[in-house]
Amino acid sequence: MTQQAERTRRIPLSRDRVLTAAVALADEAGIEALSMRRLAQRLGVVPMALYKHVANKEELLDGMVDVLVSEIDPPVRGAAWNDAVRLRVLSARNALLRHSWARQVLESRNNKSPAVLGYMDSFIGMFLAGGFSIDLTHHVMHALGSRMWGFTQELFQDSGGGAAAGPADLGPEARAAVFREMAERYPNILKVATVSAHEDSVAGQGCDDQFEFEFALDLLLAGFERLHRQHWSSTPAKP
Amino acid sequence: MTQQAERTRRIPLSRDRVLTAAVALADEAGIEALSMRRLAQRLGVVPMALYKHVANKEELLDGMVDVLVSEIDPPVRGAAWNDAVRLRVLSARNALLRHSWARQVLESRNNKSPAVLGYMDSFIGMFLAGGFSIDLTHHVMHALGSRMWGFTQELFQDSGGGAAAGPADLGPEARAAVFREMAERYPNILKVATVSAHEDSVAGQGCDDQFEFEFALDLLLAGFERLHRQHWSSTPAKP
DNA sequence: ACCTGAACACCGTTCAAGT
DNA sequence: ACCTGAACACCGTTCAAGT
Repeated sequence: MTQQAERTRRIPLSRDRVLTAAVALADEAGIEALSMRRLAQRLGVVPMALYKHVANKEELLDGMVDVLVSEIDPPVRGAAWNDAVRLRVLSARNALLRHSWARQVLESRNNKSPAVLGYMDSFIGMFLAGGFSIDLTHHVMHALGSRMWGFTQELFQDSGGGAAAGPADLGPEARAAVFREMAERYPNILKVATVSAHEDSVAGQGCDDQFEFEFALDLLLAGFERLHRQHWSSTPAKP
Repeated sequence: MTQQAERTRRIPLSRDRVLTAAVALADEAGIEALSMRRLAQRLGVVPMALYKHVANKEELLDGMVDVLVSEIDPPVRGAAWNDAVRLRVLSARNALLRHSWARQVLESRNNKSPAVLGYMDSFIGMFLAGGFSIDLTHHVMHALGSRMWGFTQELFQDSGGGAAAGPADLGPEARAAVFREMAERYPNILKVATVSAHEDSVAGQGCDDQFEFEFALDLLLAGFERLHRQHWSSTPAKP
């Protein structure tokens, strides 16, 4: 027992061990619970010990993104560019869905680590291999934006806590009142919400995020293809 | 002097005054500098006084979003849906560009305030007024995602601090070394970066964010239009 | 040379004591 | 009834003192 505890403590801290523990902690307890102090405690070391392996918390978060990137499948070889891009994005999405903190952390990052640059580079490579001009590839990457990572800023997301849609723990008459209020103030939202929920309740099932994600992705991919076929260029043609 | 200071202190704190001050503080000092304590200090009150007008910091941030929404122009009347949507998004973008904290705060919000719901409702209304089916409108809103607010997660953004592109304060020989290193490790990124910078430097001008934003927006709008003309539906046709 | 306890300068928020 | 000082339970990070 004491021996085991000692052995655990013996394993020298490494950047890898720190990052893996940080990912695990964020996975389990949420990103808001990830603090240098808690992480140190989890690793059985004093907080300061972490600063041997990451310069500060920012670098810790960058490192967590690297872990994430390592979980994304490499591009499929020999596929058409559309398929290659599509599969890769969906693979990234899978990795992201495994880590609830990923979206928020990716959004907050500014500096790109080598791993992130590597991912972007190989991503760009898929378009170039498909015959896209560098110019079009450039704008196409911008258009994809964070969709490259497999997520979009979800508008209707009621993720997060449990008290999402508000009228969850209300009586039926109170719910009806909320419903009437909504119908009056936000008639358009209500139309959309009810048609997608197949129920006369605003707090209905919500949306199929995966469907929505692929809907927008495919819309963009179709647009890219069209521009590509037309030999679109951002600068006036000059042969 | 003392009289003036006293008068300033006399103005009773209100939710409006708190939110306006919070926006101003975040505008000037950055969102990371916005703390309840600093805000209180700026208003000449004790921190606790703020909690009379906002329940907690989350609600303060929600309120700041409301201020932002109030700065977005209402939809143009009598225009075609494409123009109406386009102008509205660009108006939102202008409001956003005036507040450097807006993107990050919007991204972090989960609960929708009445002001946000109102904006979404009127936004949805533009598509419905254009003859879009509720079904298509629903998915179209998802596809737009945060673009509704006038922003995208910028991939190549080197905004933020000053030490952006890395080799900014290096000598020319060191820069060349970084360049060769980049060329070897990230050949595709380099191609895109150099073609868009018109210079053999990775730390070149960067991208025209406004162009990129409109490029993707117009691509999506064109896709929406096509689906609309085809009477696209997410469920199998059943007349 | 390495490690770490204590300390610093902050947070958001609670709560009981003051007017 | 209102307001607020002090306190609580945290942060990330520094730094000098210990081994």
